[in-house]
Amino acid sequence: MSAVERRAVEDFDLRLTLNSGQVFHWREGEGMFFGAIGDQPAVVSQSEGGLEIHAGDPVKVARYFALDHAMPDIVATLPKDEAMQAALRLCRGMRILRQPLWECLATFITSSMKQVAHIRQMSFALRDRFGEKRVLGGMEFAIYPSAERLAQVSEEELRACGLGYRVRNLQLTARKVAEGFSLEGLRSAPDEALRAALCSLPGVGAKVANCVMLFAYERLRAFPVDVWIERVLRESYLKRRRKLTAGKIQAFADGYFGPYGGYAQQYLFHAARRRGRP
DNA sequence: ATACAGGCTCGCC
DNA sequence: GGCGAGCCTGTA
Repeated sequence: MSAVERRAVEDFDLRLTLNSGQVFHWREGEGMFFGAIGDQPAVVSQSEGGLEIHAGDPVKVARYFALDHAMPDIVATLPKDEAMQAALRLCRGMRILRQPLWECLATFITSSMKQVAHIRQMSFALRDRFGEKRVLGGMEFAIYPSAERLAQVSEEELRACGLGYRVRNLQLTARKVAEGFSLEGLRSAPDEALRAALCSLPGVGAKVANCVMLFAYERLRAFPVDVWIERVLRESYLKRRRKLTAGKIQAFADGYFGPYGGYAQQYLFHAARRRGRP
């Protein structure tokens, strides 16, 4: 591998970021993280004052890890309530990534009703069996298979990756994307139009759409409501309210947490997971 | 063992 | 337009 590139960054925690449930294919070993950003292998590590890039295009790596996010400004916009502040203390340095569109979408389609360990397993299975391979420094890196590739894979082969009922959704969405549904073309769409377009894809509902908006489309306001977050909101914010439908919970979150609601969501989510199931 | 996972969709009311 | 059930499969 070539010379190490260093990037000085405040408020950056690599491990926390990669283990926060945004992304599912990085492996840790000997103090480094091995993965891929789109179709390029990347090897990175934490340093005292920032990020060390051992392999990969530094510009793309910096973009992926959102080193440009102005964390003090973002944090300043978050609500000052107790639950939020407690979560903040646990999450200093966690960033919202900028992931490639297709792999983020596909991965979250497979994530429904699954724990992180199994989402990882499915992600690796798909990469290993159907993804292109890159060799770097004697190591092989598996790229997430393209929509075009997955559109051609048989149902049986996908089922063998442990996807269960998600096979149909992944396959149908891969076909739509392969046949011209343009994920890139949606980059400039307003939030509501983007959300509606994503939700038109099989296996994509409000939660998955919001994850893709947040983790890939840079929509930092997007607030995915899953079972963990719903629990947090009910217990810490909506205690006395009755008849809370999904729509009302979402509306509260969208209004209350502001322009960086996605950061609020990730922090509350991580704090809740660390506490464990009630 | 057996309940339950960072949901989506459909059918019912 | 809200509610509940079923969906595959690995883990705890």
